[in-house]
Amino acid sequence: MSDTLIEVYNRLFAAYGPQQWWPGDGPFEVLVGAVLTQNTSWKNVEKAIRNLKEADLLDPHRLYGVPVEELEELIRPAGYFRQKARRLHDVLEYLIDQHAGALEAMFSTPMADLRDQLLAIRGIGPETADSILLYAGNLPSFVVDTYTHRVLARHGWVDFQVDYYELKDFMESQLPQDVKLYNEYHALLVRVGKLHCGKQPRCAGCPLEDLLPESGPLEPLS
DNA sequence: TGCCAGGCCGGGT
DNA sequence: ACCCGGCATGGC
Repeated sequence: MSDTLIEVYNRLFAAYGPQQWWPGDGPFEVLVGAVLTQNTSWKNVEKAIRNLKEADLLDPHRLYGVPVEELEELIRPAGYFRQKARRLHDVLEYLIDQHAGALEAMFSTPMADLRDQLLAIRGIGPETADSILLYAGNLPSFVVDTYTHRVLARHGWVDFQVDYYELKDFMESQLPQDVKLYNEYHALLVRVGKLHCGKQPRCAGCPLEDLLPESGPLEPLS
């Protein structure tokens, strides 16, 4: 038997329901969170965001006005705080210089162009760029992360060696281009990716098998 | 207690 | 084109 990615999605959604991503208030907070959560648990990011919110700094111009050393202290709980302070500052500089600090203007850029512009910023890699496009901009760019890779490879749907773009293309080529679907699917993969097995490539007797049966290559849609 | 978390960069092969 | 060490705090 062979499952389509849609069928897998439907089963995951039926089992776990909507995941309410991105947890955060508005696109700017999502943008900041996307940088802060790099290789970091969301729990830690929440504290950093709370600090920024309490200081009333969740605004592009105000945050850009904060000296980097001060920014470092505010986001310290999110880890890698020196790197991330610089990265945030670079993103803000781009946002302000290129789009007058207006996210609305930024997201009116054609998606492929915007993605390239984001990737040109130091500290924004493919996953962060896609997270910003999808979860802050509501643009249809599928987000791949370590869990996406882990779950799909573990169940034999893709090679363990696939790179980011192969995985992204794999998902996008078999799914309708739908923001809501991309949003929930990524969040569901993160949800189930956390459940079992840790970092092991395979998990004998994984209780997820009912939801994610090993099925070989997926049937392409239509 | 040690391992891991919603990556990315820069330098080395 | 890969491969690797570095980056850092907090939760389980």
